[in-house]
Amino acid sequence: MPIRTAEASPDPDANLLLSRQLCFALHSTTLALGRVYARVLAPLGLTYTQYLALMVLWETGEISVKRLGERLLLDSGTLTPLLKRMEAAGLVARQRDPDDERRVLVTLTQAGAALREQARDIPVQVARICATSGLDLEALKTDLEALRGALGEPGVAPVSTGQ
Amino acid sequence: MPIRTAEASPDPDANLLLSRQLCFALHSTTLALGRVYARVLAPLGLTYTQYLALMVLWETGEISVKRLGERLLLDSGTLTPLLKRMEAAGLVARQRDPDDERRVLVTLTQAGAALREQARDIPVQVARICATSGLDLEALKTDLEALRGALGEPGVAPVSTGQ
DNA sequence: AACAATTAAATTGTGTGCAATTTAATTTTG
DNA sequence: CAAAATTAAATTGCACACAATTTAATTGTT
Repeated sequence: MPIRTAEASPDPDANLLLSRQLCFALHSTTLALGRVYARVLAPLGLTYTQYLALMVLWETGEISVKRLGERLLLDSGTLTPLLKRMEAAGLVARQRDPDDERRVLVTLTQAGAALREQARDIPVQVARICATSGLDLEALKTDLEALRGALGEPGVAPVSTGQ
Repeated sequence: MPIRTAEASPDPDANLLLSRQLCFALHSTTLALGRVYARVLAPLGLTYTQYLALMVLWETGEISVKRLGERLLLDSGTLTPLLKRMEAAGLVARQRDPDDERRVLVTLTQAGAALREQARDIPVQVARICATSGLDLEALKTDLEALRGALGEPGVAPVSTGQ
């Protein structure tokens, strides 16, 4: 049963052309979007990942490092230093959960909560730039989420194809 | 003129929900694909970015750091240490261009060229996993390239909206 | 020819991202 | 209840990614 996809071709060498790689389109587009966010977030003193973490905190108030990682699909090796920097910047507080001393609860400070006002129009700013592509961005988001599901979560192999 | 996109909503707070962000779908999908590549490339001793660089070299033979950066949309701050690691691993050679001593030319070693054989089925392996999403991957790639175009290249502001 | 401007890499410093390991707390089991 | 297993963070070590700066070579301009 032949495989027909974006990355399969009768010519075996053609599969290794950079221009044929979905992975490169995805990778380079993410880097390009990261640069756009870096510009937009610079006035707020935030990095892109810090902004993602703040979005979760604005939504939930208090959250453990573990659950934050589940939301952002990141592990403690990434989050611990990130949160320490945000704590040093006065945006969040970190404290052990009295009910379970293994957990660390992250909460917003006044300054962290206040940043929400300044961030309110960032999605629109970025959406305006993305909109110049003329794409259906909602559909693109849905497709990316479907692909992400096929690729599997952190630490989990996506599919056992048997071979 | 109202803006109608994936990230605009009548409720200003809804725009800041993580689940509504195209950026997060893109970011997290890229990380997920990176983890898949890390598994597939581990037997070859390659990282994902090293694999991208090798694809360009397999295609072009010899290339300057500058042109490699144009192909991969990366700058020398990323490429110089990457290429040094690849040189230390015996995959590439780096030498000043005699015609223009500013340039550094990167070429494949025997070992680097030979890796192409082992890499030949990687696109198919990855495509097989991506195909379980049921998406039209070719169309997705085209859409991502269009979005990347709207976002602009490294060092270049994407659009001047005037305001 | 001399000097300014430009170009190509390299360097510096910061911030992710992740595998692997470690530490401490909690839960499960024998 | 005590030992084993599990869980949550933190830590360690490595590899990007990028802005900003520096260095050296080339091009251009008068």
